[in-house]
Amino acid sequence: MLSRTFSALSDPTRRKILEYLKMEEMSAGQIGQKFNITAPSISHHLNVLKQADLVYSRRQGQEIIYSLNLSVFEEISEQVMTFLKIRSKNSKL
Amino acid sequence: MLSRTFSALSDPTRRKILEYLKMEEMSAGQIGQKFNITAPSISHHLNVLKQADLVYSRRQGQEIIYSLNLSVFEEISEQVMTFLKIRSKNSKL
DNA sequence: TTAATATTTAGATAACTATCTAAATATTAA
DNA sequence: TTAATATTTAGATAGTTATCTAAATATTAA
Repeated sequence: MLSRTFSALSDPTRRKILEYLKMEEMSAGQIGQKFNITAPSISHHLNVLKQADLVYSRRQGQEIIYSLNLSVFEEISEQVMTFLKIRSKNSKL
Repeated sequence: MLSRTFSALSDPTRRKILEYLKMEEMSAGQIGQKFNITAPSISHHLNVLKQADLVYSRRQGQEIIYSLNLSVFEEISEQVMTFLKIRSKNSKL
């Protein structure tokens, strides 16, 4: 499960998409305009983020709106942070 | 830079190695004994972790001892956590 | 110096992935 | 119902990666 999360986060395009979605939800097309890659490639990245439970999508007319899957995003963040925590005397984490 | 970190963390074998190294430093051979894969494969994973600055290595006689690169590990953890933080009214992060 | 031990490097292979173009699907507008 | 718009799916390709076996390197012991 963490593998899928880290794997999804390992691509810079996907991290940028998440940064945009942190600010506001956007349609696939709007997201695509921010990048220099084709619509199918964006679609692929959005799918990876969805499989990783990081984003949520809904159809709104012709568009498909993507948004951060807030609850799961937080839950996953917790897991990641827990993993990264070091249980040592010297650590500040 | 974050790409390299997330990429390194996306493999379960590497995450397990890090969990072991959180407890105590270990030689490549000792680490290898914990897994069912060949020494060269372990060596490969250790190299990926090194490239990502997550671990440190030193030779001690015939062995090469691996340990968490604590300072960089913490620094990188901070970056990851910062990335994962959501700046929203609803968020607890 | 030769043999044994520990680890890495080289080279091969199979699986995965980011990207593309072309085609398919879904919705809205004419 | 036909055309236009938005997005995804299919299929291809090039690059990356996790794994293996075999060979090379480094250190210690005999």
